[in-house]
Amino acid sequence: MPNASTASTAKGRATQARIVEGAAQVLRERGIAFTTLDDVRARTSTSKSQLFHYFPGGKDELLLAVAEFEASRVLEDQQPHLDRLDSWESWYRWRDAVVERYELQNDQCPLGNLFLHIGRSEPGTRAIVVELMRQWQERIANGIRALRSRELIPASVDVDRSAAALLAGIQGGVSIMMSTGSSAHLRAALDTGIDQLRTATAHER
Amino acid sequence: MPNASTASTAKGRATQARIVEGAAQVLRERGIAFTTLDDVRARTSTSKSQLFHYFPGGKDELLLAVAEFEASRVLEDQQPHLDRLDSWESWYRWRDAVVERYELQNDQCPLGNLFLHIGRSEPGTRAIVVELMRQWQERIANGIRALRSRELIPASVDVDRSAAALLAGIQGGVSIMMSTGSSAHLRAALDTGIDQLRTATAHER
DNA sequence: CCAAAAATGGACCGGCAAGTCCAGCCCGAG
DNA sequence: CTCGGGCTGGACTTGCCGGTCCATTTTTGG
Repeated sequence: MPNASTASTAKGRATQARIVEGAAQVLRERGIAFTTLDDVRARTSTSKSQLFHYFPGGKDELLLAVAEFEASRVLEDQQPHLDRLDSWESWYRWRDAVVERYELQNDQCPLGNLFLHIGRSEPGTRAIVVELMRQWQERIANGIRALRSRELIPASVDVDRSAAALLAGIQGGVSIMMSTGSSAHLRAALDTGIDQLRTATAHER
Repeated sequence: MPNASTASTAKGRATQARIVEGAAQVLRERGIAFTTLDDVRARTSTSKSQLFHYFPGGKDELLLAVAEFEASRVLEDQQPHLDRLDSWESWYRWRDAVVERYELQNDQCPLGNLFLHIGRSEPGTRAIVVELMRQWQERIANGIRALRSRELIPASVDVDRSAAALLAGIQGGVSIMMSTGSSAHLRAALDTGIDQLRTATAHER
């Protein structure tokens, strides 16, 4: 139930999209606390009136739109790996994709920033994050089930708990990376998580 | 090398401490983005001039002091569990302490918020967080070594990687808890982390 | 008890950034 | 062509909040 676009023409919709993407860029670079609507205006070659025309709710509504935008990118960036976790090789490819993704975007989790900043003022943000986590975990769980159905791991593995732990490890690895600049923890979390699945198996490899 | 206190009398130091603690309170309640110096002033029964007297650097310096304050609490709250991780029972007690601690402080990681908000503007914040993470991980690693020296786990366990993964799981569990309000992920991360150590052992229990 | 230094109260300033407003422009429908 | 609705530009207003300043009170050292 995201914003039914405020624009009614193709040109309008293009402008609106440009604003969201540009805002996302600026927010990544400067950080939310230091980003003003004027920065967004400059970056997107728009005017104040356009910002408020397409986002009548002002800054909050714009930030919410950016949050949706960023959330949608998270899982997209892990495709197609995330939906094909059916062999050990595919799991490691996914791990590499995740690590690389977060190493590239310097040292930030735009969505996390947004969430913290808007916080409880905008209930919508929370819903976006919750839904993202749910989907992410679900896909990981599906991957574990795929391993199980191929008998690479025993049926006794607690799928949901393992998926939850793996997801937590990723989140924590990313947030530690934000402060230390090192992806070591993210890597460690992913590697031990996968290792745990592997050693739960009876037959090696 | 934290601020050599700006106060030179006992009364002054008391006021300064009151400001930091009061500020920490307000920040936890309202969130940084919505907290003004006036809120802090009101909460701590001080005047504007006092705030700037004790924190000449203004808001940034105050926030930095609060960050130090919060960081020091993190490990304190896990004592004495964190320094006595030498039996499986003690690990589970620690787990319970961690979960309880974060369940109590409603749904926030004050330090995380601070870090994100001050971000790269104040290099000091990063150092505080990095140091906290280092110490935290070191203590976990010590706990794992204790298990190993008691031969509860085999020598083949990669201590640092396991500690890093566990720490990442905690951080992620907490941050997921902030959005969802549920401690399930934190619990899952801790449980699977400990399980992994246990199943690495040759002899059961 | 008396300076001098520290601590305190609170009025005031100034800038910045969110949000408003309206005039003019583009563009497609008829 | 032309009319109308949406799109665009940007000047302007407004309130908030960080930071300054100085007068006053309290404490301390001798």
